[in-house]
Amino acid sequence: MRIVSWNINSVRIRIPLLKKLVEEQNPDIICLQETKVEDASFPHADLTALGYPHVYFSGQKGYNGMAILSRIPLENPTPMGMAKSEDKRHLGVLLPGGVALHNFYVPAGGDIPDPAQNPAFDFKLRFVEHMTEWASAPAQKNGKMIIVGDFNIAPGEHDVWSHKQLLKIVSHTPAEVDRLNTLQKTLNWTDVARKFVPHEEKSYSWWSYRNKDWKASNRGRRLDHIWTTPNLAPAIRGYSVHTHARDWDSPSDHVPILMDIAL
DNA sequence: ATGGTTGGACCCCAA
Repeated sequence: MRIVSWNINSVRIRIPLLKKLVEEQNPDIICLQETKVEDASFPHADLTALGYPHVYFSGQKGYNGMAILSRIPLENPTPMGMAKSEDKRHLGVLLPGGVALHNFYVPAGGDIPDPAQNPAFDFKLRFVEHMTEWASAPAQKNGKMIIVGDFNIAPGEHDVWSHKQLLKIVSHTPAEVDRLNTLQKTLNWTDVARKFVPHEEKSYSWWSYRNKDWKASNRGRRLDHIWTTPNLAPAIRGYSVHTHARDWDSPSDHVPILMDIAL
């Protein structure tokens, strides 16, 4: 089974890019973040036409918004409210075989990396803490789980173009990285990317729109992640970053990341 | 040190 995670930054204007992704990678399941559309306006027919008859979504007007597109029927699509917010930033489903798949969109957190000065950063920290509480609950023990999404945190030194220059930049600050590492320890989650890409090798999934030439400057960050519980690690077959999607016409600032897993 | 771009709503906000 091939599972993709992609922050698409508006699903409606990027239907042609989804079509390209399907032609090039033929995923079984596509987890989207930042659909930016309320459910009544969700482009359901356009997505079924791409070969995904099973479409689950939880959106809101203008901001945030989650979707999961699938070739096979999935069970129990359920959005969780996160960090006491009404934001649509999570959608969970059950895959055949009782494997849970959770799609998350962690808040970006604004510019000032101080929760006392910046409510958006405080919200981001509380959001990741809520993920940790959720993963620590007795109900999750021994479960087979996959979490994917835009975590908006690049934890490792080589998950950013310059560790030193980004230490005080939201997405790579110690406060965020510590919290993400705490989440990782809850169930000893496997970071699928780093099973395939050596830790000392730079790997990114996002490049700012504000760079004239994203490829030449290559000031990227690895904000998008696919993690599994250790009981699924033996089933993982592959991982890749669809980097050239950043060069498509009218691209998202994030590129799709892919995992192949034998389920 | 600063400013650079994008999408979607509305004449600005979040990213």
